[in-house]
Amino acid sequence: MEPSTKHQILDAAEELFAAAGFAATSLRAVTSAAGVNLAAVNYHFGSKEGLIQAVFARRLEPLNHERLQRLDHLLTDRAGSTPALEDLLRALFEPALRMALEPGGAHFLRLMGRMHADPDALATTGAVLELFTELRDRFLPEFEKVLPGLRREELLWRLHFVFGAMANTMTGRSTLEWLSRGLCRTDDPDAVVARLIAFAAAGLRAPSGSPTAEDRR
Amino acid sequence: MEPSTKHQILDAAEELFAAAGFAATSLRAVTSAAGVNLAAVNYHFGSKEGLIQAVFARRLEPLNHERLQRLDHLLTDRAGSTPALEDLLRALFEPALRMALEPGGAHFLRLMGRMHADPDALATTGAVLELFTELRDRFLPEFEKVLPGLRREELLWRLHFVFGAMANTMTGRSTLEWLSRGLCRTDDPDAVVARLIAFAAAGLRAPSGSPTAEDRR
DNA sequence: GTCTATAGGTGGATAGAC
DNA sequence: GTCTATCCACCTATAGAC
Repeated sequence: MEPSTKHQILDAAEELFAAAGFAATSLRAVTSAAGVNLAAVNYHFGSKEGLIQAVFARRLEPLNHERLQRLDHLLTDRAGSTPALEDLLRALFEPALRMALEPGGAHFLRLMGRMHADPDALATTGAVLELFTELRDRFLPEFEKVLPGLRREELLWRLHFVFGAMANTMTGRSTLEWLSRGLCRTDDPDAVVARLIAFAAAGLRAPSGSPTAEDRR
Repeated sequence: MEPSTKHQILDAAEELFAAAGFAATSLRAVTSAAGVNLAAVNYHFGSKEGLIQAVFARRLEPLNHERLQRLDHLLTDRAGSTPALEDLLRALFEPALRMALEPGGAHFLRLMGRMHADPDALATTGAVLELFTELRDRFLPEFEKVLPGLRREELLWRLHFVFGAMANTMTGRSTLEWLSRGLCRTDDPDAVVARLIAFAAAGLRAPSGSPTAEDRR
């Protein structure tokens, strides 16, 4: 990896965008934090917009590649039998939450959460969604196989809930600390993954008949 | 309700903040959309910061009040027996998602999602969290009662996941439409509440012993 | 490739007339 | 309470020397 100007700009931008958002982060703040000249951003990335997209692409490409690779392993290793729901979820969550351990990864996770919940960021970075297309098209059929009793529409809604839970886990440290009055620690990614998988798997497996359960006491 | 300048500024600000975020929305855009003078913002709210807090307070105060009122009804109406988990969730979700039907409510829901996922918005509007304190302190013991098998820490994590799912439901329309390629419709709040309750209840009830389930195929 | 300097525009906030 | 006019800080982007 080149320890170049380009690289340093990406690192600084990642951190500042995660902390304050795109609109509130000036290129001056980025170049100043990176220790490079203001004009370097426009030279290397064309515009602020180009920088934003580069920040996402740098992490998302290898991340989603790893997720797909894990799916491949699940499908080939245990030839014949379908992977368990928990395995599919782990293939999605673990690479993302492990990223918290990489240098700068924690910042990027917050940025991902911001992207998830911020419709405008999605518009701003429109091209970012394309980085998830293959992921959706490869994982969705596997979820359908492992949850055969679920109507397609219901499954999609629940996956949407699951991604919300994941996104909140990435961004919402401060919220959880407030909610739990400091009880919950967020520094062990493996523990978080385990909790998240247990929760998501149970939610996805919920009986789908009559969601308005009057019974159950 | 006063159809005053103040009121019109709040309406316009709510919509624009929800659409583009706080930093990206100028006071000029707000006053122009509201059809009032630029200086009116500083006169009525002191600053942009003051306006942001007023936007949140206007909706959150009655919203959380209604949630608490529903909790009261649950606790008194069926005297003696604990309310079901589904009832607690409904008391939290329904007032929020019903808001989508009020004029301007849909915008505010997006704003809530933004606040949830944006740590900086939380800092910016710090006082907003206080509007949730009573909610937390009243609901948490009831969740503990209805889920006695769950360790306190585990419960808090799972509630955090649940709030993420709810927040994503509020903000993430575009994401769901992309994920489902247009299949999922988001225009029926009651249906959404039903799905969300079924999912969240199942997730909260997940067995808590060994989250790393090797079994289960 | 990296820098300085600056153009050209928009932001929040305010002073002071009405 | 509402308006106009304006201050001044800050922004992105670019031109052009090195």
